[in-house]
Amino acid sequence: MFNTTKPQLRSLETRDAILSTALSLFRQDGLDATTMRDIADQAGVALGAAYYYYPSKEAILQGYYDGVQEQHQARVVEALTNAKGLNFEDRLKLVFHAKLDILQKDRRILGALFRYAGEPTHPLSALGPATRRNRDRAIATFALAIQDEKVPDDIRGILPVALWTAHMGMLLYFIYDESPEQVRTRNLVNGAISLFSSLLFLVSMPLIKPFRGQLTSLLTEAGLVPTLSGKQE
Amino acid sequence: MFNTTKPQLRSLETRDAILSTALSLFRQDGLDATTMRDIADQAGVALGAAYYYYPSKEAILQGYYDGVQEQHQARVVEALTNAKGLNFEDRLKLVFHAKLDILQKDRRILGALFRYAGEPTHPLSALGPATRRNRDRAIATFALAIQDEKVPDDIRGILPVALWTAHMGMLLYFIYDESPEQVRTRNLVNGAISLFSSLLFLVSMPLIKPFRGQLTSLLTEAGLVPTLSGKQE
DNA sequence: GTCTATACTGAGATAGAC
DNA sequence: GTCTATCTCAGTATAGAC
Repeated sequence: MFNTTKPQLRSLETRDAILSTALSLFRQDGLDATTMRDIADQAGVALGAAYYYYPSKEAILQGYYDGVQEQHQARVVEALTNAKGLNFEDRLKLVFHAKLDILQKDRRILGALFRYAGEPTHPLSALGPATRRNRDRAIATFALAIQDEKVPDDIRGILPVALWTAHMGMLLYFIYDESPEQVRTRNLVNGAISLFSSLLFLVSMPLIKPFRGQLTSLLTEAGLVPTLSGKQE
Repeated sequence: MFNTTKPQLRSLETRDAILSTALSLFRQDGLDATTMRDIADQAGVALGAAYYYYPSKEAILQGYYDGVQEQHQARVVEALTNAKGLNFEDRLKLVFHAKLDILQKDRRILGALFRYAGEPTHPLSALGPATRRNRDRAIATFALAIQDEKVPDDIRGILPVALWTAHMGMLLYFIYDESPEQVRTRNLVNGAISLFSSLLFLVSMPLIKPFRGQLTSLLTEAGLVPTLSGKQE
């Protein structure tokens, strides 16, 4: 109980050396081709030291994942406050492109993260309960882009999750995109957001309005969208 | 060139024993918990024999994947010819539910297949070039459901891929769905298809029509949809 | 061509000394 | 906090029986 030891400077350095060495090896050789021994060697520590800081290779990946999330939110907050005058469309583009900017050099690592998407119980499953915190944060980041926009309440409840889902799709496309600097992804994002923005007027039309109830109840019953009073799933 | 040896009966039996043993172990213990040694033991053959037929555990998975595809197509073809009078909505539901029926007991195995989705070069990547054949076949199966429907040509070119994509999303939801017999997935599918069907009239409206060009060119430029003359990607 | 038996390699992870 | 030694086990390689 009296162990108030704060992390030592030395130790933080080691930790960081291991993480950054690992990431640079992942980028260079891929996740699987990089062994914990490689990481330890390159970082100048023994294998045991690497495991002291990161109990597994996946834990290193986890560390990376969290960092990306944090960066994205910070960038979006900053950009949105620095550019108050942006319209809906441009705000959306900003959020999507910010994510791509951060991940531009890490498409291989990103691909490895998708590995756990089909395993609900895995701690790194992008859709599972273990990453709930991170995911909610990401969804909240998308909510930032639309908060000042006047859209009907039922749509407002759906949009952040919908945007997050679209963004996951974008990441998949991005991973497979071999065009120079991944321009194709950039173009797809711009085109999709433009189209989406210009179609958004539809939801307020008398012709469409009746269908909105169906959509929201469908998504709510599926647990895909948060209810006003509680948690989903 | 004169090696016309046809596969021996005995050998086919062994091959099949290994596959079915493997699948039953996968279902029971999960993919990772099942080792090639387990499979060989349970099938009553030596480790080397298992590797003789299936060069890796992934190859077994591949075999399963192909089989599912084949079953789905067969069921859909049969059901559609046996029930000529079905309307658009019911035809769609049939195709989606047929897939779920086949996979009902194999959600864990299915999850494992998603593992390679983020690795474009992997032979089992569901979105990669190596599985192109299988994917095209799956998309063609969806095209069957809409072939007799009168929809505008530009939309007809998009629909099969769009449906296939939606179906991938459904599978993800399915994997995470812990409701009894996965009723939630069934309900979501029904609701989504109903809503979609009743909204389809929109595409022919003068208000919407102008946007169709934008959508098709966006998707075509992204390589997400086949062009009339050649291959995408 | 089909299969057994056995030994080897390499990598993730851990134990315990310092 | 860090290192060395060691464990485990999947996957590979191979030699040879039939």
